[in-house]
Amino acid sequence: MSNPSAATPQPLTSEEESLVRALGQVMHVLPRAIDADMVGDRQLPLTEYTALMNLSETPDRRMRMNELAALCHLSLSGMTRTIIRLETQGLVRRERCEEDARGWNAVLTDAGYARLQESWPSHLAAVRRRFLQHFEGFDLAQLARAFQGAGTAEPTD
Amino acid sequence: MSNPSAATPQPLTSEEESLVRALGQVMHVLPRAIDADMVGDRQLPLTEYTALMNLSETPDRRMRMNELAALCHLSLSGMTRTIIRLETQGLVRRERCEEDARGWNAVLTDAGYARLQESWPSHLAAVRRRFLQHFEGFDLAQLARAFQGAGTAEPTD
DNA sequence: AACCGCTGCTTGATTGGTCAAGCAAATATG
DNA sequence: CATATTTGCTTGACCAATCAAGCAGCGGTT
Repeated sequence: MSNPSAATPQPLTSEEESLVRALGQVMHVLPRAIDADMVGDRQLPLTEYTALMNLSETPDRRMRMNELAALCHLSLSGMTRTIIRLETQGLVRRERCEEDARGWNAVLTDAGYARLQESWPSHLAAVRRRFLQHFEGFDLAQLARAFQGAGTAEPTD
Repeated sequence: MSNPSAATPQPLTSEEESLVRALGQVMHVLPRAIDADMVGDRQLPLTEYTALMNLSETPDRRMRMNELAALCHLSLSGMTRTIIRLETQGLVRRERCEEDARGWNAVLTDAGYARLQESWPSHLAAVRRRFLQHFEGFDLAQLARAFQGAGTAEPTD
């Protein structure tokens, strides 16, 4: 990368090529498709769903903005805005953090929990149909590891 | 999906779960990472790169907006805006379509072609390092087919 | 105990995309 | 052949994300 003058690198094989193209397509299409399924079905966009989901998996249904943002793969400001949206719907409430007065906790309300319960069948179905279904013959654990690597890879040069 | 009252569907296995989580991460992280690599190196965001790429693969380096949008997985208006950006950089020119006076062709200029030549090593390296590298043991053709399915799946219910 | 830099979060400006409405050319219809 | 409908693309309004700047509270230094 830092040596773009390396004139003509080895091009992709045709298999690599079609994999890359297919991935490009999936990255564009899948989130919108799942989103559409969910919005159509239960009025909960994927980002908001993910936030609620992560909150619900915590013992006391609350989390610092920081941590939640990381789990949702969102910038901190993006998270702030998502939580505001959820707050105005009454699905989440914000409470100052006890041990650090700068911090906030996003807290899942009962309404939020109920909403999540309502939504997750939709989400589950969408994920299965749009994604998992297509990987039936595969070693899922191996696949998951590969994806994790791709997601976390740091520049190696 | 259309029966959300189907109370408690079968939850995901833990393998499915981690695959889905990993995918979520990849979908967020990968495009930005590749984009960052390219912008850092050669100032060409991924969307614009993809447009130039598709134009270059055409015999006379031109294409209707319609078709180009589909290949770039972009809405028609999104495509219009991308082409405008490229046009102001002189990398693409627009010409009225001969056989249909409503239509436009996006035409890759020589500058555009040169720019693409400059950029593709970056792009190639980014794709390899961020993605392909992590799927070394896999049957790439099979994987590509699965992804294509996921990208094109229509609601089945 | 007064300061200084760091941290946690929000806010403002910008970006890159979407959908819906608009316009002009093409095509189908009475 | 006049008019209605459809098509191809652009434009306007909007939206959700980003980054950069701001602000308040924390903690270490002296």
